[in-house]
Amino acid sequence: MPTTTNLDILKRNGLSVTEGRKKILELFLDTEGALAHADIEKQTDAAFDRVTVYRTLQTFVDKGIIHQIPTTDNSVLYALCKHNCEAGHHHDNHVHFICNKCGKTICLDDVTVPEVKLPKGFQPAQSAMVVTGVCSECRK
Amino acid sequence: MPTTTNLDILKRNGLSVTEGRKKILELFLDTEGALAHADIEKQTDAAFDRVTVYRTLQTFVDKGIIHQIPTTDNSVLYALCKHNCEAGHHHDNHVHFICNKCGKTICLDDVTVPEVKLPKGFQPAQSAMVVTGVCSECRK
DNA sequence: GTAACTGCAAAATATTTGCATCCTT
DNA sequence: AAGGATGCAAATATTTTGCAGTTAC
Repeated sequence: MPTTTNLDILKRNGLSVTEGRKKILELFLDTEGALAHADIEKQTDAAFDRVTVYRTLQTFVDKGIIHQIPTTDNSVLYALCKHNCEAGHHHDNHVHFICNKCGKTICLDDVTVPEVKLPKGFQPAQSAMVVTGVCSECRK
Repeated sequence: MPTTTNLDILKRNGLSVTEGRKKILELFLDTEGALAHADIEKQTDAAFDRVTVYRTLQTFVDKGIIHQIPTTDNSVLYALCKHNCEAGHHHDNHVHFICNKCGKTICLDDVTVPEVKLPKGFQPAQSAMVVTGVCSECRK
């Protein structure tokens, strides 16, 4: 299948194509793991205003291009949505893995979050799962 | 079994018993759901310095008295560890539920996080799971 | 009495908002 | 040309650190 480019993604979502959006999206496409706001600033050499990065990330989340990954510290991690997510109705139902050694967060796209039986009365809408441990790279 | 009091918990963990620690721990014991730093400030009428609250929460986490709950926004939620957690070696392996209506985060202590099969090479240490939806109270 | 805890001040960080300008379509 | 995106300045909010005074044991 043809490779999806950052341009494709922007156009498909009806977003104007700008330098910042292209670069940031490219970063996500080139990164296996997840990215934090700070990572993006660093890896783009602060070529874009801090505020622009915030707004770009928010736009991408709204459009369902990227999703936020739950963390226990007060950070926000973002990763590409690989499986046809739509704006509003989001399916990031894969497991996230955070490596204690290299610190990377990896989307395990092929591992789906299992269903759990909830107590009476609870109606689930979405599930997220984060596993910490040692990733395959760091175990070598 | 006898009720565990905030005093018991503090003593058992070798912490000095102070007003702040007693009050904050009491809050957790009285709350079904999870609490954020801001909640604690509000519900104690800012009787304690903001900094003290930060430090108290950190201490409790270090001792394994409370645990942090993963969230996708940049907030940190804390909840009591009900099942004998120990400092360092932590078991908060139950599912957390965040209600979209009332906003409460509830620890489903009886729902354990299921095991998942990870790709080759990944070694898990700990898992967390968060389910969003509508809680039993709000559905009534 | 001593070690530990707290409050205050201040620094460091992170996030949001308004507005004028520039770029994409 | 028009609407949207960006950068800058500044307002807010959040978290951390140092230190002196106070409290628990």
